[in-house]
Amino acid sequence: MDTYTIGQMAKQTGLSIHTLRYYEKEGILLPIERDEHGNRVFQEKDVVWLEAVSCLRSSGMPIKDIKLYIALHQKGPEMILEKRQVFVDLRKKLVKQIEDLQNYVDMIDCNLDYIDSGKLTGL
Amino acid sequence: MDTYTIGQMAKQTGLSIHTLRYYEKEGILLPIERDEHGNRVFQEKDVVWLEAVSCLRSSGMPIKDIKLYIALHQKGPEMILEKRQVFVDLRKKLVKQIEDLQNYVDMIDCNLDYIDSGKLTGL
DNA sequence: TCTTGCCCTAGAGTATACTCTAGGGCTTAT
DNA sequence: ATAAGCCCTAGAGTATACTCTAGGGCAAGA
Repeated sequence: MDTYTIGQMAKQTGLSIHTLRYYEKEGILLPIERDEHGNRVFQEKDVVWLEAVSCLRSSGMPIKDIKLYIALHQKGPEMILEKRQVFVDLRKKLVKQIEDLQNYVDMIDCNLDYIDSGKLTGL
Repeated sequence: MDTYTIGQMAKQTGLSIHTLRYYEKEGILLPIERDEHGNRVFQEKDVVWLEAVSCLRSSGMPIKDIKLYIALHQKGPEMILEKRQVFVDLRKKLVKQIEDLQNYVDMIDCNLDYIDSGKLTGL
């Protein structure tokens, strides 16, 4: 059973050691075991979890919301429907975000066309 | 020639009066005229500009970067190529963001499939 | 005239998410 | 035994982007 120190985790996930400790303090990690010196001992499941959290963060999900999700998770498998709902909600948000971004891309393309046709755009 | 007060602009754009003043202070608006009492007088071009700024902000572009762009804009039409480059760079960033978000959506779909097939996902 | 409803500036306060510092402890190589 | 290289906590500091407050001005209606 592979375990990781916080430094190894930081390298694995691209997050800083500080950030990992911060995430633990904020309660968006699974409970992390400690060794006899109080050092954090991360496991494979923590890697998976952290990668997911990392995804959620980069997609703009606030830490507060991630906390809600992990709270459901901790309550056990009977929360599976609630968890499903969290995913469904997140999905909706992400799709909306993608649409918005696509609109901006279109706006930019429109502007680039203007520029390339020698017109001034006002922007 | 239509003009708008700051309050009307706020309504038009969905940004708060505070935010509009903040944006002016940060230099990401075109220079805004004032009437004889020192009140801001917004014009049609300001609406267009603000809508664009609003887009850039919601797409995650930091104010600092928007400032760079307006600096180019102020230098006049000879900066058109630099401005084009800003758009090209922004476009690249947005497309990357869209790809990332799409990946998260896929991840979620994968998780939803797991859940719906009665398996536990660990997430 | 006085209240209501706009507007103004300067600057303080808030939320979020880190990021870093101080002070200190094991363990391993020199 | 001491320096290097990990780890720890608690708490301060930073960056970004607002958001609000205090204190005040002008104009129009009751």
